[in-house]
Amino acid sequence: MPEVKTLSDVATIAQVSPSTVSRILNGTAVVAKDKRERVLKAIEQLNYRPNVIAQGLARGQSMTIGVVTQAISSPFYGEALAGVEEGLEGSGYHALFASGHWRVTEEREALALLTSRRVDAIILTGSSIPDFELQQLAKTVPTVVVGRIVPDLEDFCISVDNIQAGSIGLQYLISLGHRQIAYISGTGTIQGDAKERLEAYRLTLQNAGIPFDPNLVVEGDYREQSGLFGIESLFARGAIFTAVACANDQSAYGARLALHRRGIRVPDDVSLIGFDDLQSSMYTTPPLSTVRQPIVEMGRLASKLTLSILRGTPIKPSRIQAQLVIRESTAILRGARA
Amino acid sequence: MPEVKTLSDVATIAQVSPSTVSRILNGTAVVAKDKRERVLKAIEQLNYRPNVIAQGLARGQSMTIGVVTQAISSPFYGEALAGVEEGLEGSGYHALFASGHWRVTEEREALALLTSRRVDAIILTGSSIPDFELQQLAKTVPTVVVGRIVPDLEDFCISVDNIQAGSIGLQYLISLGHRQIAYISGTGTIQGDAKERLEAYRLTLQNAGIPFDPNLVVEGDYREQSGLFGIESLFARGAIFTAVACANDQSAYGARLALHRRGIRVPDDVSLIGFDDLQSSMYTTPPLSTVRQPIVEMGRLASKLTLSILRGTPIKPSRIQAQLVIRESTAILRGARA
DNA sequence: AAAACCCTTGACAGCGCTTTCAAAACCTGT
DNA sequence: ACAGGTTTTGAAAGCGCTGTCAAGGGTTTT
Repeated sequence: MPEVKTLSDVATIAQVSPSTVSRILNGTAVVAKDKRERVLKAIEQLNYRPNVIAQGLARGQSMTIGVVTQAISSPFYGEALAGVEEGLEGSGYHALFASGHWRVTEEREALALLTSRRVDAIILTGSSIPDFELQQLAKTVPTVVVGRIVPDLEDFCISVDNIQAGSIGLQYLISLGHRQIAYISGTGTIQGDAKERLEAYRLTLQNAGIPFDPNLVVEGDYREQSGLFGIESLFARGAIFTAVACANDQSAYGARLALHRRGIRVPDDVSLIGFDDLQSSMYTTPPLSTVRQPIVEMGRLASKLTLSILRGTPIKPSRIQAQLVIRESTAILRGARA
Repeated sequence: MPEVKTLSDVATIAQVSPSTVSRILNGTAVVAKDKRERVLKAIEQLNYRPNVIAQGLARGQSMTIGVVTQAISSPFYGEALAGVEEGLEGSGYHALFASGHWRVTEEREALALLTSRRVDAIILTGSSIPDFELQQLAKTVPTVVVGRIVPDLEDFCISVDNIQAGSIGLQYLISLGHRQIAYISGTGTIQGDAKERLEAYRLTLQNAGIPFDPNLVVEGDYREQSGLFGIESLFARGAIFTAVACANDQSAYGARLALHRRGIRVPDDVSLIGFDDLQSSMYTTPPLSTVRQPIVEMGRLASKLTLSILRGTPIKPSRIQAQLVIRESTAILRGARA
């Protein structure tokens, strides 16, 4: 393995002091033309690249942003991370990812990892760490949280209004004539977005004068399988519905399969609506109607916010707007069915 | 923002020298019990965590593995990365991701970024950088390549045999009685896996005594949309087929939708087979038959290989086996159709 | 009780870079 | 040609940690 070159190697070859090389590298000061050229040549010749680690130590900043995610293979988080990455582009900062896998302890470990690497800021996505800890964290390092509103940290949170967003889909279903609408929720219906979206379901029904029937809601965990099981258990308990709303697209995929298995046509027999609008939702059969959350943009925005904080001129994040995306999994109520 | 504590803060409080603290942290030497306790207490009290960056500088290793991927939001790469992450778990090493977006120049930049951060090793997934450059790279830093075999670097490559794997799916289709089998390829049919899989298609047909019909193959780019367009252009050119094989699952999703749009039933009218076995392929309607590439495991294996190289005792990677996964998108040929 | 060891501990240099400070070099103008 | 001012440059300290080296203390041995 060829040796890695250092700044002083360059200095030696170019016959200048290390300081001068550093100045040229960073444009920190004007340097005589001849030396500048000698240095540039030496850099070229040695194929020298500054050691970012060492720079970090010297400057007291690592030029890296820690990003805690839940699972990088999940389509949802994948899109968010892609957005984050995009937003960081060209800034000199880079993202270091750490996954929490929906477990608070793992998430804490992820945080520990990131702080021990002295990241300059932290972006959390899908975090389930208690508000209090996040507030503490924010006192130590600039923190931005995506997909959740943390009290006292509102200006550093990027999220849709789950209540409002959640009701969009329901309202649409109702406007199509549906009255018996099942709901497959997300995990942890005690707090967080799963709870809020469930709340939205309840509220919207109520506003439309439709009585809330607990028999029509089943708890899922945001994954395909839980959508499938959800439909199964709905049938097992003899529920009757003409439409089903899911807490996210992935569980809608599962639900769609369960329906298919039973020979129930979507949308002819039952309408199906998701939440998120994953990239792949455009290509399911039928393409999924859903409530769009601009995930990639939210990630990008998180980066921009973070950078602006680092720069000392924090922008104020505007509340994200969710949007109804009508595709082919929803239809006007045709007539009652079991 | 509260100050971040350093090792010498701990030393001061515990009334020992910094060296001693370091020794305790790393278990480098035996330390008297009383001092050890004082130090541990001080660490606790200050909530001190060693600065991994500084450790890296001092030790000459960064404890990070650079991973170049193409797009972190792609389900395929997402799974691979999750595998890599998993394989690194508990090793003290962490992954730093950089995306190439299928563009060689961007990939080079990603590599530059990783080397300037002095990663201890590099794992490349879906790389399209020329063999030669990779061979050079490998001389500078331990390198592992996933999904491709680089000459002279065979022991550091993790990949399925695309020819063999590709033919598995075709053979199955043929065994079901299909003779008119369309193929939607991947990008870059000149070199790499797309070429090999196409080759597999050709070869398998030939071995079965079925003449190769160029009219039945269309070039895609591994994405959903290209699967959809693929089917469209097949019809546009009046191709007649009873089955379609795709270069990967994602394009199969698109193909499936195109078929659906035309009212063609899968698998009743046309059989469809993918390649990869993405997590979501189990939940499409109908669940997709495909050739399974154990993506997550390949990522994990890449990590293990890398760690073993770093440890100085490289394991020899065994060739990965692909496997036919029969689900519900394929069926026995029912009778000819257009 | 002195010699010979062994173990624990602290001082210090160094990892590759930045940044301050002061000396050196170069310009002016007179 | 020289004082005064302005730039350019190098020396040196320091970022937070590791690891070598030798000093200091304690034991054991004779």
